[in-house]
Amino acid sequence: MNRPTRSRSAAPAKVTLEMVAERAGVSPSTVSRILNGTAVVSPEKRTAVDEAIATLGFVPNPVARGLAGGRTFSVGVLTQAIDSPFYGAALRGIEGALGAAGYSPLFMSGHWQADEESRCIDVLRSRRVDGLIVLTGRLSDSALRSVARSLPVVVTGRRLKATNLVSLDFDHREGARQATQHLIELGHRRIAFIGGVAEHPDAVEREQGYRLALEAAGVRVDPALVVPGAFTEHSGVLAVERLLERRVRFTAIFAANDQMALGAALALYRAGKRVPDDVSLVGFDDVAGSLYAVPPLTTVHNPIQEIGELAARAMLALLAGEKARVEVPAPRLIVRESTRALGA
Amino acid sequence: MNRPTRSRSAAPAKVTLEMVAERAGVSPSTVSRILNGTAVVSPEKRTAVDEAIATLGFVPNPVARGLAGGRTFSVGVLTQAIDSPFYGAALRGIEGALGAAGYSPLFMSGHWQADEESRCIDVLRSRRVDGLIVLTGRLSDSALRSVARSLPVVVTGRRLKATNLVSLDFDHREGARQATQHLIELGHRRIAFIGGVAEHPDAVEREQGYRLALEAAGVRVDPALVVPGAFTEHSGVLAVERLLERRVRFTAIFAANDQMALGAALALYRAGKRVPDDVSLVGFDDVAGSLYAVPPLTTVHNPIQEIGELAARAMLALLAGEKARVEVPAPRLIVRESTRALGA
DNA sequence: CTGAAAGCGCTTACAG
DNA sequence: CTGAAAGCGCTTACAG
Repeated sequence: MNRPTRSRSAAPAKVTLEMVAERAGVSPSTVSRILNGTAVVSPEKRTAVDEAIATLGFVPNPVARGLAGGRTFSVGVLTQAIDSPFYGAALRGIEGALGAAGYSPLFMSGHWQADEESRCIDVLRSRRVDGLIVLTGRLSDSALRSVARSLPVVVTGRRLKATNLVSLDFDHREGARQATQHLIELGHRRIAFIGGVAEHPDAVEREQGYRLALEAAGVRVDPALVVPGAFTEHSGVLAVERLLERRVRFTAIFAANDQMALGAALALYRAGKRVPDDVSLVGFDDVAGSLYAVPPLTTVHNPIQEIGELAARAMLALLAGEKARVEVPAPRLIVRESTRALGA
Repeated sequence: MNRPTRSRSAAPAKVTLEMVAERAGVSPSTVSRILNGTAVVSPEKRTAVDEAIATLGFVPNPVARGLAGGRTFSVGVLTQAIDSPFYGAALRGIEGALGAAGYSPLFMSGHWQADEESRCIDVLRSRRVDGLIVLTGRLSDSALRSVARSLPVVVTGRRLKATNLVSLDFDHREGARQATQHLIELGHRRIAFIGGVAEHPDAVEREQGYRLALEAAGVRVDPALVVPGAFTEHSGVLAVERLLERRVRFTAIFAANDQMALGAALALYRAGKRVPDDVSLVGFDDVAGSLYAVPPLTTVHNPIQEIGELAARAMLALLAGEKARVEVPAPRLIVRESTRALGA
């Protein structure tokens, strides 16, 4: 063991609740109650305690609070990849909202694997987080419901009803419908679709939106135009290469996310096809890089940072025992420079 | 207070160290010592305890460990922006290395402001983290030294000697020198430089590298070619616009980071200048998006995920009371498609 | 090598 | 409205 030598010269001597109590001439219980707003306290004692806290510079020890009170003022956040341009924005929203309320997020990455996600939840639980925010992921609905039996849960990316659980669902289908319709309105009929990870609910809904828009416009869905992807830039490159190899004719591409759209743009560039002159391109999510792509990418805005904030606020509400009602913003298309009217 | 109703139907009943002790027929002290490897224990007791732990499914409560032992098995990570494409990779490296050792990272974003960074450190400290990893930032060396007097510190982006502190410094100057020299070797002489945040050490070093390479080649540094930036895509756009407005002649641009290079690429595109046909472009960092830019960006690889891992390992070493010796990889240029020989 | 005991810094029934 | 006391689940000197 490395002995904690504690040359307390720099760090402030730890001041405890007991010291505050003594200085204020009250019992520790009273100080605790004032801190937690747990009971009504006479004004005199309250000011005495407030003053003692201020002059002593007392900061409650969350570790002790956690042990004694069963609340750690931390909430677990199960993300899929902490370094994702997409989830990053959500984490930022969560960090801000939670921090403002004195809660700390504990981030873990599940890497899109249900078993890893379960392990993360175990760790988070052993850390005694007060609640759990799950950013999409592959866990089953019932697994989530079961977690919610012992821990408040907020989950994004699905519609799920359960006690002690709030779900925030963004309308991916509608977003994808808008994206596809935009291309149709520009005169495109041969619109390729690059799909996302097959089992992923977002991917499924986005493909539905694509089909919906085509059908509504009376355009037959040509299976040859639908190619699989994996939500990565590289998979976007491969998808376009496949389309090109097969000599499928298309004048536009709708990719199920921006990362794949960016990959598609590169593959088109390599093939000597210009965006939007030869091929119009639409993505989904509106990640930070899309605005600075060459050309700037037309895409569906996914308010992921806001969703992170909403998720955090919903969690705070659950923890306060309030009913959390959340309204997720509707998707909207951002038309930039990667799309153009056919033949224009 | 929201009463913890504890319908423990789903969650496993909490099993404590005491229960393990009882089942194994030893004292809690012994169980604790086995868990921590704190003392030599007879083989029989050890197996008895191991078995009890296994059958009971005991998981030590880190909160209690934190209170009693003064160690929380968590380390604070002061990043500047959790949603940064750049820091994201470092966080991933940290998460992996720490997690493998049973430690949890506590991430906070300082947003490039010394006062916010200080506040983050206060919060992290109040959370009783066992150590602190600081990813660059604006804190003064002495502030960091002072923190290190009471908490092990690992800091990236500077060279700093102090007890209880390890610094990992990447050679930005050399990287920038290589980038600039690459352009020189391609025949470029009129090489613009887009700088980073002025007070930022990385920015300073990268500019030094630029100047060094030019001087070594006997090329005069034309002040008109050096424009300020702020490490954001938008600032890259502005920088090129400024260059263009001033009618400064240049055949290549070296941007102090990839994000600015990407912004520069967009501004050039808007101005009808093609990369690399009309202007060669080099960035710095090799963030994920650079590989999929159109055209793929030539840049200096910054092994930021690896640096995150190294930082975490150094922290683990400090916590174990070992001497941490770390070797940061040298920078290396990645030539892609945004640079071309002058006149070719 | 191993226990009994005290203690980490709070919270919370339990009694006034 | 407010205290005294027990307890949260561990660790760690202190004694064998």
